Amino acid sequence: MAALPSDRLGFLLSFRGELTGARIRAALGVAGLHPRNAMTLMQLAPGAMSQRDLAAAMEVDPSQLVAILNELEADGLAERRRDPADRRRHIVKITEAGAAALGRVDAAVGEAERELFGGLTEAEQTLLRGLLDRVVVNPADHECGE
Amino acid sequence: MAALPSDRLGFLLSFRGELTGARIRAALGVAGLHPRNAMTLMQLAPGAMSQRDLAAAMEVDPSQLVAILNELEADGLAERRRDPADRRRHIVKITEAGAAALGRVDAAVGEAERELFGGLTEAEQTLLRGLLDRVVVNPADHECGE
DNA sequence: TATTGTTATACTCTATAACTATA
DNA sequence: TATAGTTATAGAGTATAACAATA
Repeated sequence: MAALPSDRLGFLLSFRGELTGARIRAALGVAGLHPRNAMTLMQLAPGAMSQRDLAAAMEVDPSQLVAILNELEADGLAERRRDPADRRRHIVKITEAGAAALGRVDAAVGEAERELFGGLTEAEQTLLRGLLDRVVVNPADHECGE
Repeated sequence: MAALPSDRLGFLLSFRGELTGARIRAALGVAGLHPRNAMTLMQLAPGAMSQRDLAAAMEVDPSQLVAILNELEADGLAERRRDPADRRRHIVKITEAGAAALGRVDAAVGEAERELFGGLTEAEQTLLRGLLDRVVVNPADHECGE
């Protein structure tokens, strides 16, 4: 379902968000990476962390993260090593090659944003950011029927 | 992946759009309908049309629409009848029960929008709509490699 | 031969629970 | 007994191609 069925603001935001996400994912894949793998590199960029904390930060199930890290490690973009202090834990760290790939990804995302928001002035982009920040305060309430 | 990995505007729009979509889908399901079935009723509300045209309007594959219409028809919310002028065609029409269900759906979506955008003034909502309308002009270019 | 709707198939994504090794 | 990571399984969603009826 890709066509707007009404002129409601909620639909407009949802559909434009979807299109924007598609464009961003295309940019994330520029280095030959699966978009979610590129997202994982982004999360790892500030510093190493345990696999569990990484899953929490990304809000994905730990079991999903396993496949992502297997691929990143096979490509030499990230590495897992046992935490000597607690040998159950894996410390996940981005590699130099991973940082280089992330640099290319970041450039592609920047280019995508210039395309997406190039029609807006800097002031308008700031305005849009401010308005979006004030939308959707408690989204999860209706997912699980709280 | 539900957590923002950067403060980029593209990510913000994509993620807020995702959350908004989730809230809207919850509202669409209020009448016991699958969200995409409710969307289909919305498309049918203005008037009957052929199954092919309906698929085109919704931008879904005709084969996906089959299952949707089977369910809507089983629930008595829409009906298919052969086009006498071209017996290959099905004319799809919303029923009275379908229109009633759609009324409940519409009320729920309105309530969802009041929650989502209640923090914004009417003027701000209009502003947001205007800004969103000027984003993402040619989204498909990067999906299929044009 | 082309078109409309349908069916069948396969592939991705996601959610869940069971399993191991360590604590 | 609880926790970190892993594996296996099943479900939803989607994309594609083959098919029957009609033009």
